[in-house]
Amino acid sequence: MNKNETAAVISLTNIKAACKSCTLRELCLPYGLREPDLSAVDKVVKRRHKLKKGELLYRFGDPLKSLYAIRSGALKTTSLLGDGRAQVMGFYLSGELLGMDAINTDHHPCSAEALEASEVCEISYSDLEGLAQEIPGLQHQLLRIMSREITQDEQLLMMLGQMSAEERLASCLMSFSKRRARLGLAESDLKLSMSRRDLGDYLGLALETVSRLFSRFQDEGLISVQGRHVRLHDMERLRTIATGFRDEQNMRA
Amino acid sequence: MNKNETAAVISLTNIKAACKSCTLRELCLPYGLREPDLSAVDKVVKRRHKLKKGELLYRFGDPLKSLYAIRSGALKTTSLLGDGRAQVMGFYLSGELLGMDAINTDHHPCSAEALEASEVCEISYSDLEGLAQEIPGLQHQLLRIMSREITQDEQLLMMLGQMSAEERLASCLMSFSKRRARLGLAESDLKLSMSRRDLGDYLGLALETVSRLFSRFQDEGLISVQGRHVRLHDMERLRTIATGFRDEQNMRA
DNA sequence: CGAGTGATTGAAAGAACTCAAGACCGGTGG
DNA sequence: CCACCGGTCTTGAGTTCTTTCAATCACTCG
Repeated sequence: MNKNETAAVISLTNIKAACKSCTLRELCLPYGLREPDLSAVDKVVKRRHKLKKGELLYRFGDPLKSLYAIRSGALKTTSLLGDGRAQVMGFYLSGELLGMDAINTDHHPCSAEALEASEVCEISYSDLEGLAQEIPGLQHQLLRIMSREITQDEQLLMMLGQMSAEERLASCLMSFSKRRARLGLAESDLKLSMSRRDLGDYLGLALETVSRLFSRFQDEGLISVQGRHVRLHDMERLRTIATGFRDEQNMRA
Repeated sequence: MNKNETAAVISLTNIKAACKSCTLRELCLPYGLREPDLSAVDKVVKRRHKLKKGELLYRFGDPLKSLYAIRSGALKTTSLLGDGRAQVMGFYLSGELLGMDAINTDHHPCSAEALEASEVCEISYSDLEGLAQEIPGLQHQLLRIMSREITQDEQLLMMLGQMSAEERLASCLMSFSKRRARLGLAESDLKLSMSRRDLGDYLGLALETVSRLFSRFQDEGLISVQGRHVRLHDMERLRTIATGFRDEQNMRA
């Protein structure tokens, strides 16, 4: 084991995160920032946390202390109904920011759980707000990221409110594909980190329905499925389904 | 007609809005601000617009120029699917802020339409961002309002993803009730400004289902309905339904 | 190798939708 | 002032999509 590898091992436990040297920088909060602002942002990033699969980053009702940027892995945020029904509010991948829904009330309205071994950067919210006050580019990016969160929720609203089960899954797959492309990964080759139940709780469907849809899509040659590994074969047709063209004729508008 | 009334008539057409003298100030963007910040906010508020029922404030794809604060009336924001299916993303009432979902891409992902004669204050977004840079209290409030938008979307997600039609309508009624209370109005006496179709497009239900539910709730003594005028008789039971207790036993969690 | 979790598949049930017919309501014009 | 009109709302009947319940299969990990 050489010196670098040793350093890497140590870094995983508790090192101060450094946006400066982070490959996800341009996808994340410091997007567009240059020195010395970059170093300033580094100062409000407390440290990295490693999460095991199934571990909670925060839970419903916790006071807001920090936002979290995902360095690697994947998380879901979930909210519960009185009798235990769960809605997955979102899946979060590398370069994405988590916890903004807590700013309003200073308490997290969701729980956040790691879907696989993950690493997150903890960003003190009060420090961040202070720094955004001084760095226009940071304020701008924070507002944009929050706005993106809103539009993502709105896309999910469209799925849950108007789309058939088939359309929901197609949309979901296309969304995962796009986000992988954003990270520079193969867009037609998905390794899902969530269970069928999670997917169902996200799409507002029973897990059995999700499973059946995977099978149906496979039978129709749209995708191939091996457990959580999904290959997209016909992105064009998936996109058409996801866009919600039920028939070409009889449009309402 | 005395001098004041004349002034009032003129003011309705095009007067510069004035947060200072607005009764909704504490529910709106300038919440918590004092002079001289209040006057500074007034400067980025361009002017008031009057909207007739059915008029569009902006439409899908329009470039983001301004956010809008509602002074009176009510609006809905809607997004369309390929074949014309519509999802109502939100209903907006007095004191609420509209258009934040456009910040991410600089284009509105929804259309906004007045449900009744309404008045809105136009707030130049670039000016607002600049001012938020200088006034910490304003930045804070803007972030809080955007976070509130996220949590509201998340509540709707829970409704659309997990709740039965009955639970959705109960939630919706309770939400309207709370927002009326926030404005200091009678919380058990709703005058809906949207059609059954709008409500259905919001709740992800057919308009006939919404209508049937109103009837059923009325039969059960929960509410009384006369067209768009709804009286809530049993808020306690409505709240229970809205919280999602299907049965008291067999909880999943 | 058995236990346990997660995924698939089938059959039956149910919630909400679609289609369709009328009722209601407010506005307009004779 | 009343009849008529268009839009909105209500109600019914039958259908469809998704769920629920249940059984089986696959995989992983002590």
